[in-house]
Order: sequence, then C-alpha cells, then structure tokens
Amino acid sequence: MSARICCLDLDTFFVSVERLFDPALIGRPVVVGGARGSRGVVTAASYEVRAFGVRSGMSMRDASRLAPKDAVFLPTRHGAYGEYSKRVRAVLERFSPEVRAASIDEFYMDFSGCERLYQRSADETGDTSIERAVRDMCEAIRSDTGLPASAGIGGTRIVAKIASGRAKPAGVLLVPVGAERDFLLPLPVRKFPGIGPKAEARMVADGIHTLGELVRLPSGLLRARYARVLAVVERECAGVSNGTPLGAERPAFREHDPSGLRVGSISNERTFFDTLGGDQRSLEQLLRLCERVCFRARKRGVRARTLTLKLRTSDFHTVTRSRSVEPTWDEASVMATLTELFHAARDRPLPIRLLGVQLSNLIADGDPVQLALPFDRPRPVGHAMDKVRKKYGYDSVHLGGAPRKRGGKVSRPG
DNA sequence: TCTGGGGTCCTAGGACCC
DNA sequence: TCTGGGGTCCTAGGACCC
Repeated sequence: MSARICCLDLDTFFVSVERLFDPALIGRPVVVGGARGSRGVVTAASYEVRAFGVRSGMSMRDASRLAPKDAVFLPTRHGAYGEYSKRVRAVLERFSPEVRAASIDEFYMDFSGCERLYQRSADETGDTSIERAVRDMCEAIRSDTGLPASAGIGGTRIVAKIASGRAKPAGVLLVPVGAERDFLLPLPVRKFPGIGPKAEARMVADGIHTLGELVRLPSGLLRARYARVLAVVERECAGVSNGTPLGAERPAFREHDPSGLRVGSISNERTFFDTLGGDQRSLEQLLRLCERVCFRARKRGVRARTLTLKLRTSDFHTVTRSRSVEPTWDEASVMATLTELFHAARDRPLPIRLLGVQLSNLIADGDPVQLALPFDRPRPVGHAMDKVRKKYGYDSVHLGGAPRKRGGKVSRPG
C-alpha cells in the first residue's frame, strides 16, 4: 500500500492574500498583525521578513525592532482570509472526495481509491501517481486563487503534516510507507504535533532532544514519564493511523454539524490597553463581549449550555468561572449569569487586564422558541438587533450601557 | 518572549445516580 | 448501615495549535 494521506498547507497564508489585494507587496518584507509598534502579536510574516528573525506569535514590539525599515505592517483582515480559504477548499474537492479543514489554512485529504484516476504521465517525471496528483493540485490552487501552497504525503495525518512543513515553500514531499521511522526519528521533539514549548522544555531537561532519543529511552522512570507521547510516536513510526485516517473536522471549520451536537465553542476576549479600574467599566465591557458572542451564536444557529467568564488581573493571574444554563443566545440572560460570575471571580482588588466570554457546550438551534421558565424567558431582542446590523453594520446598534464606539479611552483594539 | 485572540482537547476532583 | 464501583455531568485549569 502506498502513502495516501495528504496535508495541504497554504504558505504564509495571510501575507499571500494581502499580496493578491496589493501586488506591490510581492517580494517585500510583510508583517500581518497590526501597525508597527502596536500592542499585540504577529499573525503572519513573509519569508522576506523572517530572514530578519520575525516569526508569527512574536510580540509586535519585537517584530518592529527586528524588521527592516522598508517592512510593511498590515492589520489582520479576518473576513477576507475566510473567503479565500473556501475557494481553496473548492479546488481540493476536485481532486479528492475526502477533504477536512483543520484550520483556515490547513487541509487533509484522503486519496485512497483515487490511484487509478491519477495514473497518467507518472513515468515522465518519475513521480508516483499520487505525488503527481498533489503537484497538479497545488498548481491548480495557484492558477485558480493565486495562492502558493505546500503539501506533505504520508500514510498517516501526522506524518503528512510534518512532511508538509518540510516541503515549504511551495513544495511537495512524500514519505513512502515503511520510511516513517527514518523520517521521524532524527527530528527535534518540538516538530511532533502535540509537543509544545512546555513538553519540549521538560524533555530537554531530561536530555532528550530528538524523537529518536525519546524512542530509545531505556525502560525505567524516564520512559514511564513519557509513556503517553511515546505510544503516539511509536505508532506513527509504524505508519499506523489513529482512528479514522483524516480525523474529525475541527468544529469551527465545519459548514454545519450533522449531529446537531457539540459544535465547538464561541469566544471573544479583549486585553485592555489601560487596565480597567472600577467594576462598572468592566461590566460595560462585559456586555459588549456578550453582545458579540450572542450575535455570532445566532448567526451560526446555536445556543450555549455553558457560559464562561475569563478574567485576568494586572499581575497576569487568570481565572475562569463557568456555569451551565438553559441553552441560550440571549444577551440579557447571558449577561445576567456573567455578572454573577464576575462578582464571584473578583476576589482580588487588582485592576483588570483582560476580560473574556465563552459560549460552549453548543447545541444546534432546532426550536425557534426555546421553552424556558416563565420568569426566565429569553428576550430575543437580539434578532431585532441582528436585522439592524445586517443593514447598517455591527456597531450601528448596541444594548444600553455598552459603549458605542471601539477604542477611545477605555480600550484600544489589539 | 513582559506575553493577542480564536479555538480544541485533556485531566482531575466532586456531585449525583444507579 | 457501611462499602463499592461505574457512569455522567459540571467546573477549573492548562497545554497546544494556528
């Protein structure tokens, strides 16, 4: 059997989309995430600016220091990227019946059973049939959307994903079935999905730097400590998939959820440029966050069974408080619960740096009128606001008490 | 690395029920 | 009356990913 799982990753996706809008950006150092020197972090960095050490996730302050004088700093345009992501997906669906979105710029495909479809002119280049098909697919993405993409092919998702990372930029890398071990073991542990900064630090402290060193640990306490991750690495080395080959689609990237249950979560949080002093100010901001998540829940056709408040004080201490409720997308009832949670969580008098609201345990909004206790009837004023917003924009209407404009003295966007 | 914002998934303890 | 275990839900926190 040959490798048949493909991971397709769009190269510096946000930067590439910005270059479609403004071709003058091609070949220039580009940072997406905000203005030079602003608060926040880099969401995407072009290869030209990576050469200076700028990386996504880095604070904008550091990026501003490292980037050359002629670097272009752009704000993130969330709406535009989603649109291009859909267009890419449409191309992928022409090549494989099985496409899963793992994020806005990352997709998995299963080419099982497609072999015969792609047996054409393979011998001309020496490519295997699937590798050739994937190259054609990347070319189709380029010609249809203008976006560069890289792809990895392997027997499992994890191998395909790591391979796609090594194929960048704009390349294709195939790891033949049986070659997984030789491919994986020399890699630094951090390259393996699921091993993040914390786990890496622990491993390095134990003298483990590569997957090979991890796998070759002698039996004993150290090996026992990493038993869980070891099992996954060994499984990948053997080329065995975990569960279904493509895994589940990330709920946030599903068009709709056929099961009608557990369609992920919706959250909105905000770090305040000037920390919030009085509780009144905080509650006004909280109402704004409630409005936004409820707006999004109605748009997605879901109600939340669990409401969570997140609160971070100026000393960077973070607490969350959550409560399960009757399924709701109603601002007033969400705000009532969150106000209680806020007072319960407000144990230290320090100024507030961040507030967040999360709706989770979401259920599809089957019934247009959700029955509730008479004294706790949802007041779906939200639907009326949705209509106004559709016509005049999100900020054309807000609930009383919420500040009308973004920015100003209280907060500043990201 | 003086630290954004959107997510997912996992763990662990306690409540509660059978 | 005491003990026990399994299953499930709720809540809090943390790691990780893009």
